Amino acid sequence: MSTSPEQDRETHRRATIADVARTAGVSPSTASVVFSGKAPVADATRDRVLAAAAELGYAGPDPRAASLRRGRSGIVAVVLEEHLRTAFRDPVKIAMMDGLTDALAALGAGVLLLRDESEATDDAPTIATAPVDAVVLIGCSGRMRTALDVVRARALPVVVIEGDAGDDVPRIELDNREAAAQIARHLRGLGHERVGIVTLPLSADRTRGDVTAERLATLTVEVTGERLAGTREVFPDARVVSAAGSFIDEGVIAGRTLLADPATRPTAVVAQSDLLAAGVIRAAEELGLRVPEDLSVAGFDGIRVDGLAGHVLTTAVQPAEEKGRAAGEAVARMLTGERGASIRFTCVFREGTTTASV
Amino acid sequence: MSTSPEQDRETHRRATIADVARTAGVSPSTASVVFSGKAPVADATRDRVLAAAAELGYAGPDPRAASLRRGRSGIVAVVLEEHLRTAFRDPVKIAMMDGLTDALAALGAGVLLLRDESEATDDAPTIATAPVDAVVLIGCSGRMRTALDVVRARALPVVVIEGDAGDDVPRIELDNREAAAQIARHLRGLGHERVGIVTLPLSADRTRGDVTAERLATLTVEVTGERLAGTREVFPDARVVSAAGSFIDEGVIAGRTLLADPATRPTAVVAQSDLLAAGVIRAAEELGLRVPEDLSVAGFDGIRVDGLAGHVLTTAVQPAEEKGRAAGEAVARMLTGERGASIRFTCVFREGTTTASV
DNA sequence: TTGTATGCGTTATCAT
DNA sequence: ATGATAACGCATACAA
Repeated sequence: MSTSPEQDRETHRRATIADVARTAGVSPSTASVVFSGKAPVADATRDRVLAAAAELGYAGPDPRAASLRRGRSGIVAVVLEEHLRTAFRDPVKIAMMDGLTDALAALGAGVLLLRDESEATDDAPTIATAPVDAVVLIGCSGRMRTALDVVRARALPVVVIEGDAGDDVPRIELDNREAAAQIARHLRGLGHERVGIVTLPLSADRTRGDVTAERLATLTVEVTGERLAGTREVFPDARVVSAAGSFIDEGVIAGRTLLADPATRPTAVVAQSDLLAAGVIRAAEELGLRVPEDLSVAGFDGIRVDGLAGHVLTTAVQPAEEKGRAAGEAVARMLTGERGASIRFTCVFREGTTTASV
Repeated sequence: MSTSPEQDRETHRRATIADVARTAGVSPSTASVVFSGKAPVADATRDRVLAAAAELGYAGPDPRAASLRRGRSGIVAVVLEEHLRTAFRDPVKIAMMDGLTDALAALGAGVLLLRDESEATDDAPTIATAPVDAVVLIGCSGRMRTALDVVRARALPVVVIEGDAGDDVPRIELDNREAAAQIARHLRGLGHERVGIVTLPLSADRTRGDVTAERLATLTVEVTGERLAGTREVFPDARVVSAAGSFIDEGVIAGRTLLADPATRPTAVVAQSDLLAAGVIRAAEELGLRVPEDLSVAGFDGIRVDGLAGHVLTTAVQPAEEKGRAAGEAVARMLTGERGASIRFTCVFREGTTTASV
């Protein structure tokens, strides 16, 4: 064992905690404890160990080895069903991610971003090959079979936000239908009768335009369906136009469609997201309509829309960050062995300046 | 035998590849190869192994153990210096992340999202404790000392995007100064002489408002400084106002400041980001100014601004996604032992409809 | 408070 | 094409 410091520095083999312990003249377990802090260590001993570590250029325990030993990697996978650029253009998702990362950070875990791969590349990282302790599925619209299968097979704790993965998977839910109905009732209370609806995508294909009965049959996105059902409780015959995503520009397109014909023009538009609502407002302004005098517009989400200064959107404020946080906490609980439970959040109606009586 | 809760729940410990091998009547190495595909295996043998795996509910090699053995976790850390909600409201960063995740996916690696923690919590996941193979620092403005120190100590490959981490760290750069100067020359070519500048934050404190000489001395964000220098090559005496971030609403605020006084009102405003430019346009419209007839506005980035329909921003289009991709590829190279090299990208000037002659 | 001994579950040799 | 063996680097139960 004549490994001089010189050799250690020259050879490419990195120092291990055993080397440090040897150099410090203590046992490996003592050295381990110095770094993990999981047991008291005499100051003098600690100093010797730390000095040895510094001397050897030892930067602390190898996380890979520690993971194996502990059976935990400290990493939670977040599976998105979309491309990043799509997912992260949605302020609601970002807020959720924020809450989630916060909650997980408190837990000592990091977030591994994953996409529900289409098996295209064999070498892409998947839940199957990633050292994760748990999985959070976001916007899981039934298409995430691969992800779910793997998760099941590996018996990983899993939580679903904004989606349905079967009854045995705990989910973070929202009272989408009730909140949508509340908005609709607000509008009816203001005297509106001819109302237009702008929906989020109905299904993965994200078709734009009028929603016929046939198209409605293809609806697979639960959020869209629930919010639509809520609005229709009040306005069953409203004209429905779907957007290709939750973006202002999509709202503009849908808004133009709804507002094009002055004869059939609605007096109020309910959009399924604030961004869509912002777009509808812009479309209205393009046409010279004033909001809310000529057209009432309501959204959904309660996010701060960058660039909508001047208006306060009437909307259902959802606790997006809380949802993420709840997911993180659910994961934390499951990690300690408890059973995961679904949680249902409630939106808060906010009357803004974009709706008024007819 | 004491009946601990854990034993009660776990009837059997999870099957390992050794169990599978035994059940299948092959050696562990053969079983391993069946799953890794790293060597030819007779069909019959493979089938036996797979059958055994299915029988035992074995879902494939434990990634933690595989990481240790291979010395690779397949995870690359991306360190942001901001809160997610802040970082991901910037379309440029999202595009970068997209390119990065793409490049890393091709490499078989996933992205672990990390924030440059303020050491607040001891159990927060840091680069020090996360099993990562490499690190990408985004928007590293000198504040990331902790991250860098750890990275150095652990000898992890590292790349910096939009920031400076010292000469020994490869970086992905942009010709910010030249591109800004080009925009400025474009405006001067159009006859503009009184020009206003809206900058990104000067430093971490994100103060808004007029930039005095003193405040300029506090500038630490390199991107801001470079772009400002470029503009000032052409308009050394321009009034400069800083924004608190790259958001439309911030642009509105800065725009109001610059445009408030009709007597000193500039004929053109150069914003250091497209979002800021969009805000300036909105501020101008608020004041009844037409763009570009009454005011020319130029941005920077070349992103698609959601909600700016109708205008095409004059801007410097930067290859954001390419930057991310390049970072991913640089990491890939370093992972194979090559030395990382800095890469400099070039912006492309785009003349839009928001600038016109005086 | 410190040391001893064991395995966590794999996979890379190398031999057969 | 398959098998035996030896690490990979660490953290813990338990003993001292």
